[in-house]
Amino acid sequence: MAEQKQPTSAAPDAVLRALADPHRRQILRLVQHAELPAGQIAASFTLTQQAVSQHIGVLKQAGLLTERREGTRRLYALRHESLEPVRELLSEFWPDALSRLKQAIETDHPRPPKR
Amino acid sequence: MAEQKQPTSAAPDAVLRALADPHRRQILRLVQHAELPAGQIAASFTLTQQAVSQHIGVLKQAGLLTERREGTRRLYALRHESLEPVRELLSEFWPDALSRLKQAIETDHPRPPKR
DNA sequence: AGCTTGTACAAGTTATTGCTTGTACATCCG
DNA sequence: CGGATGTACAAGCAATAACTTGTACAAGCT
Repeated sequence: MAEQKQPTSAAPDAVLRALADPHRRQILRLVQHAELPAGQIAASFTLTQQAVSQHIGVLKQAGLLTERREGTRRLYALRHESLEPVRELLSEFWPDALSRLKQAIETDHPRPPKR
Repeated sequence: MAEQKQPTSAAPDAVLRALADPHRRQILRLVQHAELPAGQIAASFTLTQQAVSQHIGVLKQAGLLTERREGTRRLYALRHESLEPVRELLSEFWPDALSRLKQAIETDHPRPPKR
């Protein structure tokens, strides 16, 4: 019964804390559709390159980002599955939202018909 | 153009930060279906009453709790609508069917590509 | 009126966060 | 090779968070 090494969706804490910062959410917006090198991400902010690098570190550690090295650059992208804990949280506290989300999201898991 | 007084769903920051704590999530679980007095909430934790009161304060300020006074007690309950910002966040980043479809369409009709 | 109960407010402490500046590396390029 | 570029690591600092203990205060009970 060892823990699975893959950080599939560990503690919601890290994810939620990571998301609770506007800068970091902005980073996620930037990389949600395509990979971007750290420098280009940093260029979007008035923060220093290092500060942005630290934010990236937080996001990465929360499992929200994938990192790929290409030459001297590091390319980051949103790791969508890592939002699973948030979805779970939401569906735990907002059953209405569960229904809504199911309609929108869970196309692959058609629940047994109402009756 | 005054602000609307109702704290419908202010900054996602406060909500997310409030949610990023296990104790506070536990509180929300306790009051998600029925009102509970502060003391009864506090009784569920090893923390001091004051610590729990402070957590309640954070949740309340984030708009996640309603408070109702009854005699000497204060009854709290989850304010479900306040999770709206989280839902928005999720739908912004979650690659649900709709987004995928949209992405696919955009990919098939590429807007100004790389160059 | 006093005692007891339910709860918040206040101040102090320690750990954590978000930032800054400074520096160390790799990798590419001439 | 040596310099420029892209990026992370390191240390320091001020602000904030999560507690603790102590206290105030409003409501109810006898």
